Amino acid sequence: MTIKIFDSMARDVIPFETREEGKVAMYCCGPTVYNYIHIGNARTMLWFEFIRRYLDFRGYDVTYVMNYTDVDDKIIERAKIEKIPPEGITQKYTRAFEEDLAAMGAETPDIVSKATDHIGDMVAAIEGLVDKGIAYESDGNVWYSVEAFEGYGKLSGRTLEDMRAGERVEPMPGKRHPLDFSLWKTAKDGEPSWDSPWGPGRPGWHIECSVMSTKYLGMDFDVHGGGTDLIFPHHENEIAQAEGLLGGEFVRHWMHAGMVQMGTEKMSKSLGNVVLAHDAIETFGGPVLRYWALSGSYRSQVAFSESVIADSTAAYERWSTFLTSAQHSLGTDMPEAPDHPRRPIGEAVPKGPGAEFVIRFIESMDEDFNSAGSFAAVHDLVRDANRALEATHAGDAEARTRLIDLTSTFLELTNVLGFRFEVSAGASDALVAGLVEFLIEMREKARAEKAFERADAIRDKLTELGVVAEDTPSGTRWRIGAST
RNA sequence: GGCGGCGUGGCCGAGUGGUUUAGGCAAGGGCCUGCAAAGCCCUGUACAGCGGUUCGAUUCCGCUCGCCGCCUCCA
Repeated sequence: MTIKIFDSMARDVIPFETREEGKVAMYCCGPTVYNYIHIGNARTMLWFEFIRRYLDFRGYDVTYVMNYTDVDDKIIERAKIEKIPPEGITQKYTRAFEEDLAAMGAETPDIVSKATDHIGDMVAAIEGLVDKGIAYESDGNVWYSVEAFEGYGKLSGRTLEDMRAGERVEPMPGKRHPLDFSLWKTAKDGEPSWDSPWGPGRPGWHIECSVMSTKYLGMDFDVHGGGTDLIFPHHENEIAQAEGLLGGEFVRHWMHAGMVQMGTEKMSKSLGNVVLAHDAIETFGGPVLRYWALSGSYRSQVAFSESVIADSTAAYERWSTFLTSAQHSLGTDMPEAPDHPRRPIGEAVPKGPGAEFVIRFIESMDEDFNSAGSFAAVHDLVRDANRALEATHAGDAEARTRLIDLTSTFLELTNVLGFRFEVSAGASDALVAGLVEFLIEMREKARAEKAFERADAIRDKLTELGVVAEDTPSGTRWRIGAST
């Protein structure tokens, strides 16, 4: 078994071949920290973190780098609006980003690099490009000369002539070619700036990713990710910079995530049709958003709408409900959730209870991270486990063993997907749990006495408070409802 | 105009050259239950249109129609 991957440069699904056997070096373009991210940004971030997680599951030793763009025109604008210094803006939104991603179950990359910590590296890179005649200075600005890089356009599949035909912007003064892009911007009064051979200024956007990715991962690293909207010009420019300066190949596999659609339009900050991840987490909860983001192919455009989120909520609840039911039934035999389980490539095919689901999960994910098939495998596993649960209630001891095994597999696979369920009944607060259990006891007593009116009154009140009480042959189980 | 992608049953969404069910949500019927909830069982017979290749195409090729992304900051 090997992993296949849709490579944007190859425009095809091709075998995943890493620079170094067993190791993966990957980079993903992170946020510009001038505002809360929206759920389109979030989806891409969640996906690359998930890919990282999956590669780890398959036995790779992964180094994952993500950047923070903390120097940018938009940050300067935002600082004016919020009337705080640019550093205040970047600190505030960097933190918000980290909290939001964590709420959706994403782990921090191995290396998180900030542009402002690498200004010196960028200046050196720009100097190198100027020395090689690939970049030129003009009035304190430094431009990259696209005509000086032979491969320009190879990622986005276009030629300089193609792009000139579709030109829509006025050429900037000082540029030799309209598509030449900024490496260094001269500072205006009051703007954040750093010294450079061309005077005080700040780096252009694209250079940071070339510099930081190669600094930490070297050239020819394995995976570079981002949204499809970054293919041109950002990633094209990254290639031009890195390969122009260092020679050789920049990246082995380019991966791009599809855009989130609001109605018929792409969600984007400039269109203003955004749903902030911060708000969506508040409304729907992190795990549901994670389910929504990861349950479909990363390459597809995906809608964000009430109905689609309702589907994700229901599907996710099916999983969490199963787990509380299993917990209720198994008690102390409940398996523990594994932490970063591994099923390395080349290891023996899984055997035993639940193995068929693991195999389906892996086969699907190995094929360009086809999560839809893997989610389906987990759903089928849950059906099987629910059957075992019923049989367990009927006193079938073998079914109970099977339930334990399937629950264990469920926890393994959902851990790879990055879900962490509350395996307790759902109340983290012992006092709340105690009170609920007391009420459940009262209700059980009422039911035993066939005082159904009183029993129903208790259940109604619990429901009102967001506690779902369900009667089973082995007693009443309860959970905090996910949709409150 | 250039480059790229998509069009699957009520909705979302995988997949495959043919004899086996993607999966989820919603719907209908049933089982279980004091009632309920959850769960389980059963049901729906889908692949934009038109041609072509083929013994056979939803799955390959061409065309048409429709939708979307990139070509400008953008995940």
